[in-house]
Amino acid sequence: MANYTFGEIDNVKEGDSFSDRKALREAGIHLALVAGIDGNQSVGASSIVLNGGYVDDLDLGSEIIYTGQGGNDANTKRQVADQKWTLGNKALLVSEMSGLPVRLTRGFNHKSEFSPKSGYVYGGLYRVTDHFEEKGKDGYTICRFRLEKINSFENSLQIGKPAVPELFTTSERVATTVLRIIRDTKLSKRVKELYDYKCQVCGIQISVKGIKYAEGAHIKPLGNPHKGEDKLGNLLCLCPNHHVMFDKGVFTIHPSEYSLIGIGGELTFDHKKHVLDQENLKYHQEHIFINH
DNA sequence: GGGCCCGCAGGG
DNA sequence: CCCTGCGGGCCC
Repeated sequence: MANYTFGEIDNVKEGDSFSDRKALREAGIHLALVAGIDGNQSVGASSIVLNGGYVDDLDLGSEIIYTGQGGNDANTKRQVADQKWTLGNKALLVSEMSGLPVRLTRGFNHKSEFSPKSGYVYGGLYRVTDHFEEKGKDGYTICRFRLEKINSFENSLQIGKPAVPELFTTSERVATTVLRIIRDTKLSKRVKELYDYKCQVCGIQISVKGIKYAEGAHIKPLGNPHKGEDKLGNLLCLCPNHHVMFDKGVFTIHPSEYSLIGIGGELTFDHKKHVLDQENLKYHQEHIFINH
């Protein structure tokens, strides 16, 4: 059993170059010589390599949409089969749940403005913030992960410093076991008031001295690559637990019958004032709901 | 530059 | 023990 180290490695800093995978291994950054995901299903993933092995990869610098492993033809680098939520993909899921950082190394084979021309460059620490399923460019199901760079702001949250006030105007960063972004727009306030801050799944209302708390949950997620809209038909009023369960794909909502799939109970909602977008529900069922 | 195959390390 | 994986070198 290999001993995986999480976080920064002594004597290696962001931007350091390595000639090949063997050098990366010797530095202690990434142990596997071929596989792009280091780690296992019990401790999670400690490191990944982004090197053009999968055509659907997207590198935006501080945000990466990474393709999981499997179903890939070693010679053509194209998908020839569906991927599954096993092996390294499961390790990345474990990392998403634990919130432990994942080292990122970029290789010369991936073409982006952040990739090196030759060899491998250590790119710092990232957190797995999201996972979903997609049909890749080659027509097969791929497991995908959103990784977000851990910056000084997020590190400051880790040691309990208060968040920067101006960020509260559009979004509120909340440190939980897994870092999430809870947007508190006028719309999400509206959906909460519509249900009097009661969770549409379990009915619980969180209230302290009459001050109520609930979360506005987007059905089709905002941000890349989903690009869901911030509109009432794309929002639910949920308690924190059911918000996490919904976002992580534990349950979904039937696009036309509005029944709950994956957990018991039924969704309460105001058919007149709150028209749920069926396309977005379909999107959630196909891409986010993986508990099948 | 593309195809091919040998490789190792580690997980299951 | 077998299998797989975002290498890599060598051939053409």
